[in-house]
Amino acid sequence: MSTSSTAEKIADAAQAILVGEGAAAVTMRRVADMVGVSPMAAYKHYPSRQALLDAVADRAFRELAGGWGRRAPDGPWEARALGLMEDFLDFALGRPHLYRFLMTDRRERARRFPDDFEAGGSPFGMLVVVVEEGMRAGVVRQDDPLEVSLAMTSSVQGLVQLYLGGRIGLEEDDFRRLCERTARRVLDGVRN
Amino acid sequence: MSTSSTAEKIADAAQAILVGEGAAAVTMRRVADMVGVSPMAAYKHYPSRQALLDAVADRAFRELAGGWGRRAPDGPWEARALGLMEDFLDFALGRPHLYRFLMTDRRERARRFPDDFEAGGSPFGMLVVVVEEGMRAGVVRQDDPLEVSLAMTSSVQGLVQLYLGGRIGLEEDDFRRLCERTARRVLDGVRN
DNA sequence: CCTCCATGGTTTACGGTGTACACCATGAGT
DNA sequence: ACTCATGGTGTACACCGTAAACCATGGAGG
Repeated sequence: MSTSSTAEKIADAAQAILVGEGAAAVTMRRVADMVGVSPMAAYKHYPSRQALLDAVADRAFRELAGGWGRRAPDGPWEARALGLMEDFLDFALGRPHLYRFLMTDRRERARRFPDDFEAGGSPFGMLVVVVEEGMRAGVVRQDDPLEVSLAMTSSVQGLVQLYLGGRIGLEEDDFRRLCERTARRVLDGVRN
Repeated sequence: MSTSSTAEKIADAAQAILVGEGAAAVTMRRVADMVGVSPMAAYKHYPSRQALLDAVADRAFRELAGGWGRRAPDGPWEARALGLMEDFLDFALGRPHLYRFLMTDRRERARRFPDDFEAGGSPFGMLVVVVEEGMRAGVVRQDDPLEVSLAMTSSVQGLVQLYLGGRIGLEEDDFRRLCERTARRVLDGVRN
């Protein structure tokens, strides 16, 4: 079974620390200790700490890619959109350190909005598909599907940022309900 | 003029580094150098680096407090709300390092959503007032003013998070317009 | 079979970081 | 005059990323 290379073990260890305590806690010495190897050994596989963290980010993104959309693979438009939001919240609230690392740390070579965001694999890409279907079905106003999806996701991302930053004094369940209410307001608008 | 205490000079230096290069670049030795004092001198005024950063955060929040709402102090409801958004974007895009430090880093003793957010001084508090007026005037649907304001601000915060994370490939002007379009979608809803 | 050398490990060392600790100058209060 | 809080100093330690030099080993080429 465990025919994993040292490089993989190092990435595993780094990811474990990252998930548990955040990127700042990932030190080369500590990772090496966990693998049972000297600190410099990691540099035979990754040229720098940053490169190791980048590799962990790539891996984590790939691992995540398959998990979106489980909750509501089909059904009415709104349920699917809200299901994607729930999936997103599962990730953000279940692995907050990983979420911050992947989503809020500045990262070169990240996917950029107008061009790289149509592809699947991300909850955003799946939401775009749902929104386009909603437009075809006449449930959603005719508009730019990418920007409409962005309006829906960015508000949840903003809420998550506030929540993880300790600025929303709610239990997780209450926070999830706040997210749903907010998503519905975005759907229905605020104006009279 | 410069009858400022050493403690203030230290906070000034720390804030200058932070605004220019981000919190990670704020080292005690560098701050001390800028003030012309030995590294350990700072510890006579702040028990730790973190305490110094906290003091800088407090100061920066206070300095910011007076600046909101200049752009559109009165006028129609929508113009005032969008003016507050522009003020917010001026800050976020003009001082990105400070913005990240103040808004996205986890900070104990930060203001929390349901209770501490009604007070003025923050753009959020001012938006709540505008929203309440809009409700009284019948322009905004009757709803929880705090949560409505949150729906409007969180989407912009999410967009800023994406933009500062390098995930939106737009020039600043185009990004500002995207924020305005998104804000209008939140106002008007997305559903048909 | 002997040689060579890439692969992946080691130890040591350097410069940078936060900060604990012991020390000291100075000025105000008794 | 004595005391002592205040705010400064230099030294030292533990930890960090990583450069550099060295070394075991196993497979390829002669």
